[in-house]
Amino acid sequence: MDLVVLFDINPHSGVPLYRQILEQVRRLVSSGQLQPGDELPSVREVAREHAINPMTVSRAYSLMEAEGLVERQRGKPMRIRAGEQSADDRLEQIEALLERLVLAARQLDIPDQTLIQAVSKKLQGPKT
Amino acid sequence: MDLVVLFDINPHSGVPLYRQILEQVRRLVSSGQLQPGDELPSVREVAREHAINPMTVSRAYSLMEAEGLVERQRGKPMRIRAGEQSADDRLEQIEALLERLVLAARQLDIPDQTLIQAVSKKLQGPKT
Amino acid sequence: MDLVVLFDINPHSGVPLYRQILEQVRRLVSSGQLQPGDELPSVREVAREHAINPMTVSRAYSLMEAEGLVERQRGKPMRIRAGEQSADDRLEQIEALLERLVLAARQLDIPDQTLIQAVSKKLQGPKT
Amino acid sequence: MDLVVLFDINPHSGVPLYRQILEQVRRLVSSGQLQPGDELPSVREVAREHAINPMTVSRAYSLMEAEGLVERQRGKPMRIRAGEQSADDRLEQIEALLERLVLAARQLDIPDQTLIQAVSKKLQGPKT
DNA sequence: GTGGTCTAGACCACA
DNA sequence: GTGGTCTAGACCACA
Repeated sequence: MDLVVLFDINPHSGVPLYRQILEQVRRLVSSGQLQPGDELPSVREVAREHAINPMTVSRAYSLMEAEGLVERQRGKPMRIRAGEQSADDRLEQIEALLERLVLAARQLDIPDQTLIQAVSKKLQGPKT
Repeated sequence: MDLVVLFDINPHSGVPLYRQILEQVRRLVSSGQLQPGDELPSVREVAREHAINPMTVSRAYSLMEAEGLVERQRGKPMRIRAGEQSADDRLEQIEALLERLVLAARQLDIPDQTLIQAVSKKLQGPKT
Repeated sequence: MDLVVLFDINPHSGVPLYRQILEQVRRLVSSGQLQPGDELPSVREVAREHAINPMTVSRAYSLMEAEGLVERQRGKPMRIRAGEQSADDRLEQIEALLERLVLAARQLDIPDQTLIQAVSKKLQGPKT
Repeated sequence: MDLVVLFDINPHSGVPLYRQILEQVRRLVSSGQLQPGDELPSVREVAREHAINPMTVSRAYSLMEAEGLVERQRGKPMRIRAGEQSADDRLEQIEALLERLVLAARQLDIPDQTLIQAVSKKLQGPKT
């Protein structure tokens, strides 16, 4: 089985690393890209892969567990627990980002069409 | 005399308050909505308005001054110094937000059209 | 391991503490006494050493970062980024002090030779 | 009688305006350039001359009075009270500046000879 | 009224 | 251990 690089972690974004991990798992679960029973990569794997401290990954995983998103089994990889969400639930998860984007665009006086084109263009970018 | 509420500050966004202020002034200046010579609301005004600590506002203002964005005159309100930017420069300022939005949308498996519609809808929201 | 006391902080000089720190780092970097990659003492260390508030030190460090003088790595000490300057650049940095000194000497009617001797004498003082 | 422009005020030096005035009078008195009985320019004159707030000048004058440096007479200009000082007393007044200059020079790694030459050169500058 | 400086102290993120 | 963010509150300099 291939090692799927699940996370897109940006240490310079200002968003805490553990939150980046947490939010991405939430989203992958919401969309059904991570299904109940799916295994998460181990703390060490993620830490090595992204050159971050295992403690940081571990913390994200613990919070996911507390949220009921994943379940921990002694000596085994963590598994996804939660089920899928509706389309609306999913849009709600990017609500905050949408708001910030639109606020920024307005303050920059970027025309609506320009912004929409920029989003479209990004969507056609490399599907990493 | 109108009290213009310049800033849209969200204490729950995870973005530090002083950075929200700093980034918004940068954007308003970039777009020419704040012109050289324009006065910024006073530290105390902003603090009162948004129920945050004056020191937090002051910190944002100090960083703006270090950046050369505004100029200070003893005992008087701060004034905008820098001028306008090109359209491209402005789009670059929301690049990071765009990236995060598109990543989130993909991880949520939100169809491109749905995302674009969501952006459009937000743009038609209340022009605060 | 030696504890190098980098800073000479005088709480009675009228110069804000954070500016004293900021200016001293600038000078030590300009002269190459602090090299790129060198670590700065931690905020807490400096604060303890000089019995000042950590926030005050932190403020100086934040401004240095905004200036591109140092770089921050999460959870690690700050490191020097910028490189050395020319001899002329360095003299320029004490220009303001030179002006004030000469103005003061003239207003006190201190003869030129007396002032120069006083400077020489100070230079031979303890090389702290 | 000519209006002697007594003060050299620099609003960008970081030194509070009232302190600049206060210190300069102290020095002019110390050196005997202002003799007991000499009149000081009026608050309004100084304020107009340097485009600063009369309150600021007034404050400096009040502090001088509190110090016994000058005396106020209803409706008349302020007059110098204190007498002359010894050469050593005068050098002591620029002690703090000397210290700051020498500290700065060392941190900039400016050779002693270079600093002394810089001081000499400044001394030969325009005798404003 | 304006902005600036500093402290004390709480709590967060990361190694 | 490292740095960062924020608050509450005191007091200064200037218009």
